[in-house]
Amino acid sequence: MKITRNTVAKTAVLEIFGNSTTALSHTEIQKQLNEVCDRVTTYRILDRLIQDDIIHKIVDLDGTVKYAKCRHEHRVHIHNHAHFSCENCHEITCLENVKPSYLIPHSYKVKDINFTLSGLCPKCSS
Amino acid sequence: MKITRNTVAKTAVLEIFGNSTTALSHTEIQKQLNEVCDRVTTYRILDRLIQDDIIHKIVDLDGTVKYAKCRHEHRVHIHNHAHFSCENCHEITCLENVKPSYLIPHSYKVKDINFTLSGLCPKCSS
DNA sequence: TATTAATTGCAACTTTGTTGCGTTATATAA
DNA sequence: TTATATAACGCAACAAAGTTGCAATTAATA
Ligand SMILES: [Zn+2]
Ligand SMILES: [Zn+2]
Ligand SMILES: [Zn+2]
Ligand SMILES: [Zn+2]
Repeated sequence: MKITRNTVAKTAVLEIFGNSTTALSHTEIQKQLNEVCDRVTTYRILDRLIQDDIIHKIVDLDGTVKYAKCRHEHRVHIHNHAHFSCENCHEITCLENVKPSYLIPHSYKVKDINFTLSGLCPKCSS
Repeated sequence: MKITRNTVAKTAVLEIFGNSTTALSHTEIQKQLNEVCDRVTTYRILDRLIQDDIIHKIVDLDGTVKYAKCRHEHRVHIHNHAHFSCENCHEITCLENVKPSYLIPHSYKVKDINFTLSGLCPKCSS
């Protein structure tokens, strides 16, 4: 594996994630970066952060791609957690503790699950 | 609502869905159509078929958009069913009978669920 | 401070999907 | 069968999202 370096742009991206409680799209990040770097660079930084397990990629119900910080609680990286997509504010939040149970024919070999709930988030339903 | 007409292109698209057991992307459908109509027309036909509840749209884990026939079994249209995405052959199949159960904080108002399992399909795991 | 490779900017390109508009074809009624 | 209204179509143009190649820059470390 390549050694990843700490650059001005990468630090700026990490700070943006640090200030956000919801998932962010490339476009949203790019706007917040405010000319710090080229959009291609932002794509590459996001790729590196995913490889380093610092963020994860989420595909929203409408196909929109977003990114969110990974939480490595209890020294265990929780993969495959559920997400909530608000139909009103369009924010995506990680639901680290929601784990669906299900039954599927044995002929399918399940390796990964993707569970996204949609509706109104706490902020929008009150 | 508008009245939808039966056209040559629409009939061709329906036949393609009739011959497929898995979900199809716009590009795959367009190839199979073999010059029957313009790609814009195919997009519009797919939109109409969705509005008429004849097909449904599926967003794969990687963001790829596909379409699959709706099965109206028992006179009831099963919405929100699960899907299986094969990491090997990249086929998406509807899992009409897989229904996840889960627990989520009451502060979220869930209206819709999206459940996609991935791994190896029966064909690819044998 | 010098070196090496990771990172960046920029231009160009691809893929996917949308929109406007003049033309064509379908369904229905005379 | 023919006339008519409008759904559907083709085409060109556009937009958003993401990728690639390459030369220039910069971070890490020796
Ligand atoms: Zn909301
Ligand atoms: Zn998450
Ligand atoms: Zn398969
Ligand atoms: Zn389905």
